[in-house]
Amino acid sequence: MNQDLFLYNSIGGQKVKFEPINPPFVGMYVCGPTVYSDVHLGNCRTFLTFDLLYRYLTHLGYKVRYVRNITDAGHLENDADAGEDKIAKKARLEELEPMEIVQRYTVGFRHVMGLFNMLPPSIEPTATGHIVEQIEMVKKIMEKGLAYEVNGSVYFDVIKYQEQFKNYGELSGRKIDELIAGAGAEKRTLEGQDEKRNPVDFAIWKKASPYHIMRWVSPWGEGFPGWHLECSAMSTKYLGEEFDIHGGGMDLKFPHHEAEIAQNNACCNHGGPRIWLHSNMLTVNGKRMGKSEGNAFLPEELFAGSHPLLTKGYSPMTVRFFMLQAHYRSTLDFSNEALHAAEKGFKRITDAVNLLASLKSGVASDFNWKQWESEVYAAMNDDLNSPVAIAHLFEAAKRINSISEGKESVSKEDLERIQYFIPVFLQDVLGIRNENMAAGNEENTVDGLMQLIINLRNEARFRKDFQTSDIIRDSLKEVGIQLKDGKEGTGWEKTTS
RNA sequence: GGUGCUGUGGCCGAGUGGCUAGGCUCAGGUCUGCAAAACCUGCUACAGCGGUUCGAAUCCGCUCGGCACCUCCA
Repeated sequence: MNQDLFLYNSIGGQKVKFEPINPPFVGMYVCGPTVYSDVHLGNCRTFLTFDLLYRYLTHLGYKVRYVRNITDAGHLENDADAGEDKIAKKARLEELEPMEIVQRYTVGFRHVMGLFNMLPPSIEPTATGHIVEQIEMVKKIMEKGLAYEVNGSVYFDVIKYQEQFKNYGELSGRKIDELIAGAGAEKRTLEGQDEKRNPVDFAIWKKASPYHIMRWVSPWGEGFPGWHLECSAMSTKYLGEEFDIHGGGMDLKFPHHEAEIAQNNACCNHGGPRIWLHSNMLTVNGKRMGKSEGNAFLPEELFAGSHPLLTKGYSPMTVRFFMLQAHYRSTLDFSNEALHAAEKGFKRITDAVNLLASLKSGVASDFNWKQWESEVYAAMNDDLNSPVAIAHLFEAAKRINSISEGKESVSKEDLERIQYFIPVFLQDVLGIRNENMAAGNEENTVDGLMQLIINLRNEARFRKDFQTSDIIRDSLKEVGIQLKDGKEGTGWEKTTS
């Protein structure tokens, strides 16, 4: 924790020093998935951003309570007849219980998170599990006179809120007047629009139409919670009225997060988090990857290489590494070439790390490893600049290779330090797992077999029977094993493609 | 139309006033029976035009692109 971490706060638009409200405890809330369809890679990028932050904070010694919700009471479909709930709609189409839909995609979501080596949050609350809390919040907001009921629905009174708090639009840089002016023309007519006192008002409780499957009893009749309410209710419940960090995708800034702030203020006189973090979009050919764009990659398609835009598959850790090579606030463009470059680079680093254990120390270091380490931290402390941190890892890889070849020397002290630090940083902070680690016993068997084959080939080479040695080498290559002849003998590895 | 972000070498992608990341690709080399791998070396870019400055990719202005949000979306 002796590191000064700076994070870019979306409110205020500048990097601020991170100082928890109650150190060493940190409360972090992240908007999770809506479980009515498969997570795609764009979603994964956002969760990766906050996985990195969670890991880094933990690494620094903070005790983090990481809350990431599961939205299982789907948001309203904007174009559905009469505003249907997404999950309910999907359930109706597939003739399933809504909770079957929710279960299927929740399981899928967690599976994918696991493949990417994302740590599970401390709490993963569901919207449907917190209807009571949401109803309570609606009540409180109504008591403050900042919401009104019409025909069994409750709307948040944005105009009235603004008179009191004067901060609506602060996060997203929006002005209410403009929102009102823009809300009329060329907008789709949302269901219930005519019930609102003002077009900028939003529902915090919605009356369920007769065919709406997901519904709960409330003081205003049977209905379901509004689009933005769950995050306000659950963050308040688990992290308090004021907490440290709230994260989510850039696309949620408005209206979702703006509404969240307003609800929190209206209910509890506090806007919730101190710092808002927003991660940028993953793009494909410059266009945002999204469900509605039809260009979303499923993680499985990526791993298998079955997507039309891909020439081959890439492993989860390659993809993770690829994503970490871009800063979280920049858009990241997804392409074969970029992935391929990341795969090569990733291998370069892991190869060097695998050499660490076998390095021999010398009298003194030819390189300032202490400073190097502090530069890695400096990068991370600068708003989680993982690309720069990784650039430093490449520098380290270069040095490690030199040391390994005897061209450079490292002191005992430095060597012990990096033998500890580099794997820890890679695994604990960046969350990069060694994919080549097969199951223990099998690994030994394979190693033994490989050693046998290598010895046979080297005997052939010694006899200058290159025909035989090349057959061995080429046949191995066909089954995905690459031999590596070096000064100190022959090694091998599985090829990536 | 409004708001915001952005335009970096063949590709990806850092960098915010001078010390000008990093990876991939490509070329040359070392090593090797030959390859592969590894290593070394090389490739010096910041959309255009103008301005500020001793000095700008970095600040300002204009022009031209691109993107995002304004509507469910991470």
